[in-house]
Amino acid sequence: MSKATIPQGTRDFSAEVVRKRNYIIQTIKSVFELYGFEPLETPAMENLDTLLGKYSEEGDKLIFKILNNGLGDPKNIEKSRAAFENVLQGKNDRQLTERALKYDLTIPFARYVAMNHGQLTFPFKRYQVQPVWRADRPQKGRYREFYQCDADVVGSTSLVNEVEFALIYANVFQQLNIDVEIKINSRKILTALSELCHAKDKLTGITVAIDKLDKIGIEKVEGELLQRGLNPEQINIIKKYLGISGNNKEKIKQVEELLGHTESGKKGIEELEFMLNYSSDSGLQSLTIDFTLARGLNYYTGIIFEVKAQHVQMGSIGGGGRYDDLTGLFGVPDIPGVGISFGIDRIYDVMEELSLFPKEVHQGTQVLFFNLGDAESTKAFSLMHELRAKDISCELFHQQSKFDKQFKYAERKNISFAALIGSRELETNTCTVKDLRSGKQVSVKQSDLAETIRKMKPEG
RNA sequence: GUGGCUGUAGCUCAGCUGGUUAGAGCAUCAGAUUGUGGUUCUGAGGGUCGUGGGUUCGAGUCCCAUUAGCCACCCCA
Repeated sequence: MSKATIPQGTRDFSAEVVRKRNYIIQTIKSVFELYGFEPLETPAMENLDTLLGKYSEEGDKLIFKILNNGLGDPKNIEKSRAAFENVLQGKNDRQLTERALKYDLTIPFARYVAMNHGQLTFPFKRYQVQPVWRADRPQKGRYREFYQCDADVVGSTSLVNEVEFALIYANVFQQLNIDVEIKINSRKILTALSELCHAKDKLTGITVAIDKLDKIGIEKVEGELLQRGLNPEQINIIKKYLGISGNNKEKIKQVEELLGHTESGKKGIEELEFMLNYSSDSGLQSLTIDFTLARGLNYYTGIIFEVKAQHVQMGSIGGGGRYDDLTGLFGVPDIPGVGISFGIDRIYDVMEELSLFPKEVHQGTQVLFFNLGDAESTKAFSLMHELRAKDISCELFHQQSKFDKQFKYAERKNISFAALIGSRELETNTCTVKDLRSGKQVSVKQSDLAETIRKMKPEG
């Protein structure tokens, strides 16, 4: 009856897309493992209380809430009605909803750490790749269901962790063949800036405005700062700060002059210098200090990261930073941490745009056996058994058809080889193997089939 | 949550200031071709023009409502 549809902002992923996405995800996961991180998965849904109030007022509105069951049960109906009245007034009511789809991976992780801090070995290093849901209105590159890909270390204040994350970024993007710039800054520098302006209370506002710089330009940032209650004198200081340029060394020198005399300024500079020293010792070249980097989220307290792809017009494809207190909201204080995130959808788009996916990524079945009759298929069946035992994926065309059809099927499934066993081959115990990309074909003994295919296999 | 744009064949889209039977390319199917695909040629099928209402002698075309998608803002990945 009704037309088949999927919910707004969600997507089906076809075979080719899944394979390409898996290629990205596998690369990232293997690098995480290489650096000693362990996987964690948490449920699709959390208790609503776990999520509410953890983001922002806006964030709360964007949480997908799950309706309780049994609301229409006669013995509940009065309560349900009362609860609904509450909801209409913008409140939440446990009677109506007490569970919600997770909104990000960080808060569920914090909940997990708070629940299990007695059992965990600290520093605890975990990575997590799972879908999250937001009731946002979808638009370009923005979905209601999307994957986040996070790694965090909690229970350690050592800056070595930050260096490791920079190395992880470099390692992953090098493997994916994406040219990137890894930008760093310290929130302590931004704190120092707000102190210098005598506007410590406006730190968040300053951060949010600066964060928009590369998107809206300096004039509009000024406008926003003005709107957020800063006077021209203060804005001047900020403009001076944003004007800092040169290479890493020159930038540090300039920022030192501007706010090296403040306590947090000094600390921030130390953090950045530590990272530069350590990472150059590890052979990492692409780290760039960017004082205009701010990051929207205001729980960051130390080093912050952002990764930008070169040669394409695209927002950041990764970001993260240090936070002081992950689990305090769940009653377990003093667990600091640092984490990063990969934007899988954007990485996918970048790789698609620059044609960076290896050709062999989209390959399922390697060999298609043509169906040329019953006796022929029976032979094909026993050969398939042998190939599969040797880890060569293969399938038999489902019915006897014209060559045309069978070839087209193979072509569409991106199958590399056609194996033909017809009456001639049956008599001579041979098999005709055709490489569908080059068009070359050979006749081989059936017993040599697996070996032949392995040799003809172009890559890997 | 606020604003803008768009809904015509499976897909991408034409369709003029309203006018007879709504088109093209690609895809599909059949044939040229009963052991050789990706090229070519011939033919065929496929549409209550998103849905509901209105204006009109007449609506794919104009108006209103509704719904879905896209894009932008807010915010964010």
